[in-house]
Amino acid sequence: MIEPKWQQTWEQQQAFRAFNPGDEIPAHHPFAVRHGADSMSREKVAGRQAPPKFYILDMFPYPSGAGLHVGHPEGYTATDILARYRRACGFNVLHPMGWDSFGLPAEQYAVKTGQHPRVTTEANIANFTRQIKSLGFSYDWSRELATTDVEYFKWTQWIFLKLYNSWFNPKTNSAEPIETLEYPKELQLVSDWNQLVYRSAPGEIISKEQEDDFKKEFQEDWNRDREKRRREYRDSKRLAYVSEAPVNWCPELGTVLANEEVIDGKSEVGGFPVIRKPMRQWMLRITAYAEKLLADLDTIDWSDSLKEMQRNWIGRSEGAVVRFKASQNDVEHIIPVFTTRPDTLFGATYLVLAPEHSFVKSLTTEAQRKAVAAYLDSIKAKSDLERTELTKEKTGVWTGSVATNPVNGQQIPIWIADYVLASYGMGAIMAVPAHDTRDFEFAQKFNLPVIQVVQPHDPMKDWRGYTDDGIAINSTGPDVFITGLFTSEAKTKIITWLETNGFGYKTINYKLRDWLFSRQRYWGEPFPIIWKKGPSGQPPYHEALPESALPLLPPTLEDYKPTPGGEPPLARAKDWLNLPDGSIRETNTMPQWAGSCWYYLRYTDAKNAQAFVGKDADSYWMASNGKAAGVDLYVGGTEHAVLHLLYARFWHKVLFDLGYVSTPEPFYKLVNQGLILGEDGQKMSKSRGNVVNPDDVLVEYGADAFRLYEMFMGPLQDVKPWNTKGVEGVYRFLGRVWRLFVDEKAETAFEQAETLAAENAEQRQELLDLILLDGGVTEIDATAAQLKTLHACIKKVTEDLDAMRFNTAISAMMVFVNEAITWQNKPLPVMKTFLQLLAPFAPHLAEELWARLHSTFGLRSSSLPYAPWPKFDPALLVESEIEIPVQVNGKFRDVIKVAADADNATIEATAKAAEKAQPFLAGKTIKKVIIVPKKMVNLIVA
RNA sequence: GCCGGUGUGGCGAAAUGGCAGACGCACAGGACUUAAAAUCCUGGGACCAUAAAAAGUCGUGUGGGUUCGAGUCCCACCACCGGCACCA
Repeated sequence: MIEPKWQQTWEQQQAFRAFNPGDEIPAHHPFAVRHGADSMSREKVAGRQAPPKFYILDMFPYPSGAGLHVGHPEGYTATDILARYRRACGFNVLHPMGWDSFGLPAEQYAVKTGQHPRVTTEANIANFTRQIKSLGFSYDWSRELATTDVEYFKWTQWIFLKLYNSWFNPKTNSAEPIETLEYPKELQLVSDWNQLVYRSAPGEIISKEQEDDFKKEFQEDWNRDREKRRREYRDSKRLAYVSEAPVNWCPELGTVLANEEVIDGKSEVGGFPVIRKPMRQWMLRITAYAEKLLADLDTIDWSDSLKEMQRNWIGRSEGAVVRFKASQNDVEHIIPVFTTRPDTLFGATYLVLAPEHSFVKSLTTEAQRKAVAAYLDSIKAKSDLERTELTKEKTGVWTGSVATNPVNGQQIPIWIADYVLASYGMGAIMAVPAHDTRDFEFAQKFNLPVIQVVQPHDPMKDWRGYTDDGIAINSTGPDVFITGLFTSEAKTKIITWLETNGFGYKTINYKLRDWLFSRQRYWGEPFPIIWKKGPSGQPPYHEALPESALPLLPPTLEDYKPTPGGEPPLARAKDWLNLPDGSIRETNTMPQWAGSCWYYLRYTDAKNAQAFVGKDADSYWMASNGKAAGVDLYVGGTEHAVLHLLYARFWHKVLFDLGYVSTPEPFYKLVNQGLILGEDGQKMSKSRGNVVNPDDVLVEYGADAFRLYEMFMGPLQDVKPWNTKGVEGVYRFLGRVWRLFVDEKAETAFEQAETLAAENAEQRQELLDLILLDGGVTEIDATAAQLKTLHACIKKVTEDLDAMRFNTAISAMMVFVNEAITWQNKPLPVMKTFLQLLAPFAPHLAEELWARLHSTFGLRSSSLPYAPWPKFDPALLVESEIEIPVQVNGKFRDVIKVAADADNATIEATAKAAEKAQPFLAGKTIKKVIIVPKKMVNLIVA
């Protein structure tokens, strides 16, 4: 009953509204009372007298129809506790919430029922809002946003235009507007046509006008052709570009998926089969940022495992490209291969092309044509799942042709095998079976030669399949030799030789692929792109809409299915699709990740109609605060380790390069909360029937108990099972806190009265007045022991909050309560301070008791959320007499009591006299005494 | 296979290299009650011993090591969880 009351109070006061630089703060607002009504004036913010900011962010949820599950509030509770704690410490806290509301379920529901996804989405958001608000989180709801808001996705589209209109300049190592793109010489426009040399035929005399006409015509011709080639060149450099590559097509979902969304050949969502299919798609050039995304991981405070996941995903590997020559049908082919082990070049006994390699056809000899065709057919028949099957046998076929190994001129066969991936490196490899596991397996199966070129450091080790570093052997050719060199030296030497002789070069390769950014869906942001008809006989080309055309709204549809022709649903809206000038709109939409790539920026300036985020707001909230910049704390699940978190970093870096944001990284500190399992220790799922619904827990135990339990279960990052009995435990604790303050007899009277008047909420409210404070709570001075108990608790809670150890902070408060409940007299200041400690965890109960303390003692009411966080006084914690363990030969035997400032001699003497240690000292000589001041004594006897 | 993480009572867990198991759950015994719920008090790693205790021995996945002293540091191994996976 007290929970809705305080939730309403907070809402009416707008207690948790965060103020931006320059915002006018109402004088009565608790933030103004604490910091001054002009504390966020531009002058103070610029001069840094403003309260320091703290930006604490949750990963916003997808508002599903199923509602909140107990996993959501885990992270939300943690961030809320810290937000309240930081607020009490004097920070200007930004703690927002919103909705990642584009997404497939609403669309699938629309396909089935014809209900517009927006309707479903809004209903789900309303339900999520109700659930989240009932937990008493201190969000600034004035900044709430949804990715499906027109005013939001307008700016998502705007950012896409920025990506489209930018390129990555390798010279400056950053994104730049497309206008700065330098064209190759042959594509440069002729702007001053007087520079053109007009050559008249010998003896021909033409007028100045004629000459000008000729020049102009010539220039237009020149430029017309170039305009098209320049456009193609430009389009090939954009950060958002169109590609015709094979993609992951999921027939069941009717859309393509990013590599990241495909797991074991099945869709991440729903687990439907995915096939490879060439399609025209929008891509984002995230690979241009591979190096920065990798390097800047070192500047941010994320867990090692998470950083490692991103590093693995980016997959940087240093190596070399080696060019092999192969002649076939009098056509010279140069086959570049990528290798991380150029030092093993002498051991290359064959080459392998991926089945999709462009040379497959031209390098296949007549004699092998049938065998190769059969092999390619057999691969096509395989599903992606089978192709990635780990245990499967290596397969392949000889093309019939051979290549020349540049280091020794040896002729080595060229094979085709599907263990080589078309999409990595050069799509071809040099096989060194002696020192590569896969090549070794393949060579064994097809009886290809194996030549040792690396000697393991341990001579007993078998060199066959040895893939580690060693010493090069058998590596001497006519022009170059590396025999006897360590692997690292051998690499350097061979690369130098390759480079000077044009046989290759040093390079870096990444596993990271460009981001497939288009989806064949309805419920996503439409691309602000149109397709123009090319001049007759030429293909259409794309053009961006101007910023003034934003937001580009999706059309309303009757039917949300793809067209019968397999076009995305947007193609059904003919009058939306076709523009008057004959061009047509792009019918793909953006993936769900788009909206979540920048929402944390929008929160800082959610209502800005002029820009996606204002400069002041961005530089204030994302500022460094003396450490690396960005969101101060970001909490969410591990499932976004490589998707959302990599994409968002990428967008942020582009926006940074283009000068739209002030920091190179979006999230400074990131913490993953651990999964909550069902009571049976299994993952919660409907089919197991072990799902815990927060609403039920709330009805039974209330928000405070729910919050407290979620934090008390164990460390935030750990995976841990739910246990309803545990909720009862913290519920009992809250009951003890209540009884610490409240007179039990009055409470009993209240409960009886409440039962009678249960139906009438107003009467119940009045009945609350029957509850009286416990008579033991008085305005007397605290005893030293009481202060010690309190300050030990302040110390522990404060330190634990700083380190996000919520479980032990709660246990410290339990210790305090267990002690305090035995007190006859409960000094008011001690009790008030304890409520401040409790407030971030159980805000409703704390507010209620806080208010009662204030009214009972006639104190001026003050805002609990903005009451300054208590400081502990170390002096109060000092013990005059301490207990020290006594060990004999390292084994614990007894405890002695000595004065805290006792010198070593006293400690030694007392220890030697320790009663329980005597049996172990009798008849022995003490050889050595180790004393660690205030810690322990160890007596070493012979 | 590679990378990261975690192994402590019946359970969730706690312990700057210094008394292992704080705090909580479950359990057992007791108080209050006609009774129950709620609440309060007490107990509790294992073994050995005992009428009961004291004392003692062992104990933080396994085996070694460093140290006066190791749950904590080092080496090797095992198990579980998460990620990646024919990435040359």
